[in-house]
Amino acid sequence: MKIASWNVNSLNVRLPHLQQWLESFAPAVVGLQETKLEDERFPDTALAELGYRSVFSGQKTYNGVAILSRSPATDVQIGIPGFVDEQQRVIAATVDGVRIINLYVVNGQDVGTDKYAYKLRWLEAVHAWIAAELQMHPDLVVMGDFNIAPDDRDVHDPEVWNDRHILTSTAERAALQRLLDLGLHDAFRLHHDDGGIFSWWDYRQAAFRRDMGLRIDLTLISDALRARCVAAGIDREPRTWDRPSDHTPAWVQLQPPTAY
DNA sequence: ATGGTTGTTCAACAA
Repeated sequence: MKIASWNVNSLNVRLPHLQQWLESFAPAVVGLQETKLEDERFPDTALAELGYRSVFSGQKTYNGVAILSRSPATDVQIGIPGFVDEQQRVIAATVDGVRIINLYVVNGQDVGTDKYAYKLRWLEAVHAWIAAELQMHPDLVVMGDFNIAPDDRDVHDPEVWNDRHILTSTAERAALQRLLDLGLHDAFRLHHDDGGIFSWWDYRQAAFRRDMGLRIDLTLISDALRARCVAAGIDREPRTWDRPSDHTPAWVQLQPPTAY
């Protein structure tokens, strides 16, 4: 089964791209971020016509997350338990026995701002929650727009994207490392050692044409899923389409569980 | 980057 994450930057605008991509890529599960849609406007009927069920948590203008799946999604959790937050950035569900956590991590604007402090607080809350989720669900995938590039291989220019810059700062990378230390693995890095493979390119300065990108869309898998993970990658193609999202899908492929 | 582009909403914010 292929499991993917895609920040669509407005599902209203990107629905045709999503439909085309679901038909060609055929993931079993996809987590969406930045749907920017109130729940009443979520296009669940159009997606059902392609064979996908939807669970979602959205709001007007900003944020918004969803999980689409071919099999039913159960035990749906919206938001981080015990963390009061009006921003709709988190949805989790169990699909085909795999616990799926879909995150739209806070961007943080700039190091030292209030939004940066919120990002770090939010990541602390996510850390505590995921620690508990791992106890209950050994087969765990944490996917999403992390708004953190793990290391220098994941940025086009490490001089610009340095330890004092948003998305690459020391505290952000330390927060990501603390998540990994719970027993999670950056699935992409289990299958690729090379740098220069990105998932996001700024709309400005013709960044995509010049391949000035970052890899900030990640899929973390638990220790227990590691043996089942046979491939991982980033599908650049939707970024080449007309009027694209600034992000492109990141994915992993899991083998079925071994039967005894 | 006092920059540049896109989305939501319609002037300003977020990314």
